[in-house]
Amino acid sequence: MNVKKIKPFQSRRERRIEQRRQEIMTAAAQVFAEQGYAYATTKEIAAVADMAEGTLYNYFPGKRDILLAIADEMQCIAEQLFAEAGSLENRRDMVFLVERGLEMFVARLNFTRILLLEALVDDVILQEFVQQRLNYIAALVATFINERIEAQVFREVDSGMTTRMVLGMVLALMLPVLRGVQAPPTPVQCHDLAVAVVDLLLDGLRVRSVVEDAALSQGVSVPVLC
Amino acid sequence: MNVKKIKPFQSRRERRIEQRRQEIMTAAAQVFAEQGYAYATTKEIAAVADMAEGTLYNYFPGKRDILLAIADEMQCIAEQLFAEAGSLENRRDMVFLVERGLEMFVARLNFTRILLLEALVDDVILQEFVQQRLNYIAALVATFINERIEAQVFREVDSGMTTRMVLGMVLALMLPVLRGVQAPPTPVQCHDLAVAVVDLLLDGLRVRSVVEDAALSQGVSVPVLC
Amino acid sequence: MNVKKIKPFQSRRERRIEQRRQEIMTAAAQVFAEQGYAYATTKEIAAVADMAEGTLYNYFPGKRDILLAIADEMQCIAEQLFAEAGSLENRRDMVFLVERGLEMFVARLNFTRILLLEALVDDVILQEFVQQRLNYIAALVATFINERIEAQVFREVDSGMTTRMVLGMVLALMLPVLRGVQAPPTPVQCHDLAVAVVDLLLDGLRVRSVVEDAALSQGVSVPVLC
Amino acid sequence: MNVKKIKPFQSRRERRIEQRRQEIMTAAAQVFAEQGYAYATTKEIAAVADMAEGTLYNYFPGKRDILLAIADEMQCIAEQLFAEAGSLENRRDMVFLVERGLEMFVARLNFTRILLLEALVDDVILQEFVQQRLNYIAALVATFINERIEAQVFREVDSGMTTRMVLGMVLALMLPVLRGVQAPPTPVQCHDLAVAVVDLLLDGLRVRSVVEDAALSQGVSVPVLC
DNA sequence: TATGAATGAGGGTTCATTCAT
DNA sequence: TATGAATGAACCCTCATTCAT
Repeated sequence: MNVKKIKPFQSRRERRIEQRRQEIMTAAAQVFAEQGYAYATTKEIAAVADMAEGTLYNYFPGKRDILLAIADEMQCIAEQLFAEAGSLENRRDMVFLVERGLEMFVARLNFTRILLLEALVDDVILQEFVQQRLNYIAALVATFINERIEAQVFREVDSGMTTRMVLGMVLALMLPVLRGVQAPPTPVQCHDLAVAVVDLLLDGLRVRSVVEDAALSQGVSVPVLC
Repeated sequence: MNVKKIKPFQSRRERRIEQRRQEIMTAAAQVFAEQGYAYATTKEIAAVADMAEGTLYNYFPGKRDILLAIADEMQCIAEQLFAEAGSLENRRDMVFLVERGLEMFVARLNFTRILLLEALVDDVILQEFVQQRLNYIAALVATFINERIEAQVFREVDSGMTTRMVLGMVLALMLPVLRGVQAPPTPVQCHDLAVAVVDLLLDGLRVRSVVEDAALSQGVSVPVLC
Repeated sequence: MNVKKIKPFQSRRERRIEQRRQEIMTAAAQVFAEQGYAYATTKEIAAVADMAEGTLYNYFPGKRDILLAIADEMQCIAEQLFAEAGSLENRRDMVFLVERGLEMFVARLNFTRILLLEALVDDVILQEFVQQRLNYIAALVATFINERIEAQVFREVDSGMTTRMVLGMVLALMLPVLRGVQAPPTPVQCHDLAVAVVDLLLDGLRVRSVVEDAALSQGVSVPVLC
Repeated sequence: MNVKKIKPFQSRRERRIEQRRQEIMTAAAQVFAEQGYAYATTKEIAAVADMAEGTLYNYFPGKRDILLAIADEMQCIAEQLFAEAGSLENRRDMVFLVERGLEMFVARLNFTRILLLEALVDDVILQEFVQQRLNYIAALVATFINERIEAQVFREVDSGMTTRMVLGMVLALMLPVLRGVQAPPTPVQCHDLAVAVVDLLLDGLRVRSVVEDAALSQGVSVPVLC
């Protein structure tokens, strides 16, 4: 009984604190995304969050911890994505995973941007947050590819390298958005992008023709083409 | 006559100056690459260049200008690459372009790294240097793709988007190297990577089979697969 | 009548307030003693006093005023000491005064420590509190010495300087305790210390001649002396 | 030859650096002594040293290191004192040691003050600098006392406690000077103070019996004694 | 031209104090 | 009255840039 009365009270306070932390993280994400972590000042973060500089330190031990909190937050979101993504059984799964990934990008544009940006400079961010998640996706994709290679549905390619290239395709599509020189894609565009990625991945650019194909499957290089 | 005597003298002096600038740029590139431009200090650049801090300012107006000079330098190198690359007529041209691109990456790892890193944060770097060059390559690739689409050798894809994905593939392959968590590829590896990229791009992952291919060329989706 | 009813009410309230002030002062004394006034934070004082930071300010105008209140408190205690000490008529009085002084030190270790510490830095503390009391003791001791010099019981010494040396002896004995590197003396040890001080003061280190010594060793007070 | 030319050059530079460090230490000592280490600001130290705030950091890693450097400096000076002091064989040695100690106090008033002040709050200062030196002096004095107790020249006192009281006497004499409420003693006064301390220590306050006194008053050293 | 000490604006952070609840 | 989040001045320190030598 007592507990019940106290709990909502604590919970309200905790909710207030969590909300404030979110405000700060959002403001910080904006500033970090605009100027990069190194050049972002706590003064400006506070200004964007519409609070005094000192207030930041009631919620985070320091500037760096705001960055890490943002990374942590993304962690959770990414995990949800994977949970939904399932086991990548077929083309539709692939499209779905890519589509959701893109949507996540878009939904948390600033957060994603910071993470990628800082991962390029900051070892902790790279290893503890970005690498971890990329490895997860990479494993997912690699398994998918390897299974199909064994089933002779896919050509014999280096699955690790290919995986990286797939991720690179997606990244490349989002780079201008991340960089702020292109508007984020609408959900419909996300779907189209996902389809384009998966199709390119599966079939390449070339038109399939009977002759070539027969030749290819025998491992013979076709002189006509390129 | 007079001119001839003076010119080599001036020229020697100018060569000395140019050499000094190169020393500084190399040292700066190393420090920038290791720590990121923002965290790099002029003190450390000077130390790596084995000169006094003040001397830097005899050759560059400021820290930022060293970065811009590095970007400029890359500009020239990239232009040489394109000049060699020719007009992307066939598969071999594509492999060659990618291969030379990778080699360039490797040869000037620090320079490339800084450029990409800072382009993500610095608008001038992005627009004046990186964007420019990427646009050039993109145009090259897009033309190549469009020509083949018209010739019905390639499927009808969005050439702009595809171009970006191609560049993303290459970038993804080099990211771990750029980030310093993977050794740079040897020339042989560069070639293999280039082949892998081009093949994936042209043919995708799927094994070609007579039936599918026939179906595909008719734009019919094959139910069996995926 | 009205007054009588109101007074105890007010008095109870005032007692509550006084009690709260004491709690705060005790907590503050502990924190001040551990870290020094300058390094002590109101946050920690509040934590030790088991109340919110803001509550402190309902009882004291500011951090510094807590320090001054502590000093004031010591004032009162010291006055009690002097009242009991009487007029320093003989050796026993001296021992008694020193002993009680030591006991006071020990009883209010934190308070004493803070006062001495801050008196070394803070002019107000020095002049308004510490100096005042030291002057009082000094006067007491000096009078005692001067009387005996006139009676030719003591050698002709500079009574001011000697007084200071006496106080220094006591201080030196307590410094390690104040500094927290030695356990505070038990009451018995306080007595022994007091005896040691007084004896050294009266007789110095050198062995006395037979006659005097005989008298002293029998515990007989030499009537002429003291 | 080369070395010879270089050495004076290095030496000049090093001398310049050392001089600058001394300037900073002197300025810092003044500010520390006036306000206490905790309240002293680097801004004010720089102002007193008549240089920019940043310049301090060309010579010391941080504020605290200036304090430690001051402590180190005193270490050296103290060692010289002990070297001169010899082995404390007799009364004259004692007077000499005390006198030189007082002179050292006076010569480096600010330095001494800071050391004592901070030793009361700062564990490193206490243990690494002050304690060390006090232990040395204490050992010297204790040995002196113990030897004489064995020779039955001194009464049987607790040598440790007595030592501390002796040091306390000296400290007490200097406290007002340290605190800045009394002018530092002249060399002559230093001598007189030293004599007073030693005499009080040896003979206490009480008038001696005729025999001893006769000897003493003639300035004849009683051979057995000291 | 090369040097490196000097500079000082601006950074992240702390903490005594205020004030709405 | 009790609370503790909000405040912002002031702290220590960094570092790109300047300038006397």
